[in-house]
Amino acid sequence: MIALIDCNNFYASCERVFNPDLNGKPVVILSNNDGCVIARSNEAKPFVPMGAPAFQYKEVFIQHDIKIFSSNFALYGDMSARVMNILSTFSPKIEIYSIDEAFLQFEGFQYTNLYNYGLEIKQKVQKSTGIPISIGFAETKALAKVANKIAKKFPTETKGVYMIDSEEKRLKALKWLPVEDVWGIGRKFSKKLLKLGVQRAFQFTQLSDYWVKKNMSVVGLRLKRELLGEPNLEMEEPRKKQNIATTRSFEKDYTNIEELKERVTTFAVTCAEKLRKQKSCCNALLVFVHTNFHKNQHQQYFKNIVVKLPFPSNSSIELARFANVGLEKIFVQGFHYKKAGVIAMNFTPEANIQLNFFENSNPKHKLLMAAMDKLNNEIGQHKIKLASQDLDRTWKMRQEKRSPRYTTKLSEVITVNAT
DNA sequence: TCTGGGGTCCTAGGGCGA
DNA sequence: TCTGTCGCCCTAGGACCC
Repeated sequence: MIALIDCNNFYASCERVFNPDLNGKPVVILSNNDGCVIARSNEAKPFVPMGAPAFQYKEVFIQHDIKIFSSNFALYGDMSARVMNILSTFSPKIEIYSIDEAFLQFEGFQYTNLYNYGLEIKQKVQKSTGIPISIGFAETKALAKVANKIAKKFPTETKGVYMIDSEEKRLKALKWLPVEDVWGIGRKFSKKLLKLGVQRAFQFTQLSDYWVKKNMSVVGLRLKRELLGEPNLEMEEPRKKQNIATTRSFEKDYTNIEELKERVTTFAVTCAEKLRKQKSCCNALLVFVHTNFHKNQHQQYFKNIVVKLPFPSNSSIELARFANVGLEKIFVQGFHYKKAGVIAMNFTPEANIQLNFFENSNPKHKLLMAAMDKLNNEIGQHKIKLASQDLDRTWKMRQEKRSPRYTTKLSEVITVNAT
């Protein structure tokens, strides 16, 4: 049996843990720059769609007294780690699928009443972290996802735990689930399927393998088999990332290359730090710039370039240098730039670098970077910077409504007033 | 004024050597 | 020497996830 554990309205629940006044009230969380809505509490869902631009919904927020928060990823990341930590005590095999979801595998649990075990897990997580979760059990990952949806949709009947453990339940679940809600069937495919008259997950499983493979590739075929109850998706071990991206929209349009250079340098430095954390070096960088595609009155420009490095590197200095070489090649004067990014690609393990005959990473950088990382760890993230970065940090992400970092920043720990 | 960010996997198609 | 075919590798683009 596999269980999918999913935190209910995770970001909103994290905010509620430290602010219980929010319980029962509509809450939304905004993306970086307070751009769009990226999470909603159940109470907010009828009024605000996912991804809604915040500025267009100002009236709605006021009208329904919706509480708004800027995203606070330091808090969510830390709360997630706490939840995952507890989950890992219930089964030796855990796959952390995302910030708020994990698969647990239960092998050799045939003498355990898994439904009761699920209730126990739920209670433990709720009590220890304050985060409510839902649990779906089934023989395959895709069916566990379906079971989880049922647990979430019918909390009173299921008590937040549902198990697909018979053919009858499997069929009933699939005949209930709209095809667009199936894990792995996104907007494009569901549109195609609906056109064909396929409305429920069950009908999807009745399509021929030929049709599914032809139209949805082997990914679709694997999904179909999973829904039929045949495991096709293994539990996955944690892997090192294959790409590392740092991209941002800017708070204002940039027209001058110097400003962009500073931002691209900072993005490259962040990528380098992430690379060093997973002990990898990259062999190429992709740099892109983008105008604001919402502003029709301005001429649009989107360009990216892959800069191949002459040697594998994870030095902030070298990555910043190469990223700027790329930027200079794609920058065109006269556009209003709204977004840029740096993506590190083609990794090799740090310990496994083949020396190049002509040019190699500067060996001094390794020591320098280790010192920088150590200092930044001790005195606070991004305190030590390259001179080419904006030392005064004149740019600032709009985060007008961010809650305190209760669990990761000593100066922001919750205070209790005894009166 | 104001519209996110960070990933993965798969396929098609082109270049290239055997 | 020329041409066709096959397989491998790479890349761009499209789909998906949270």
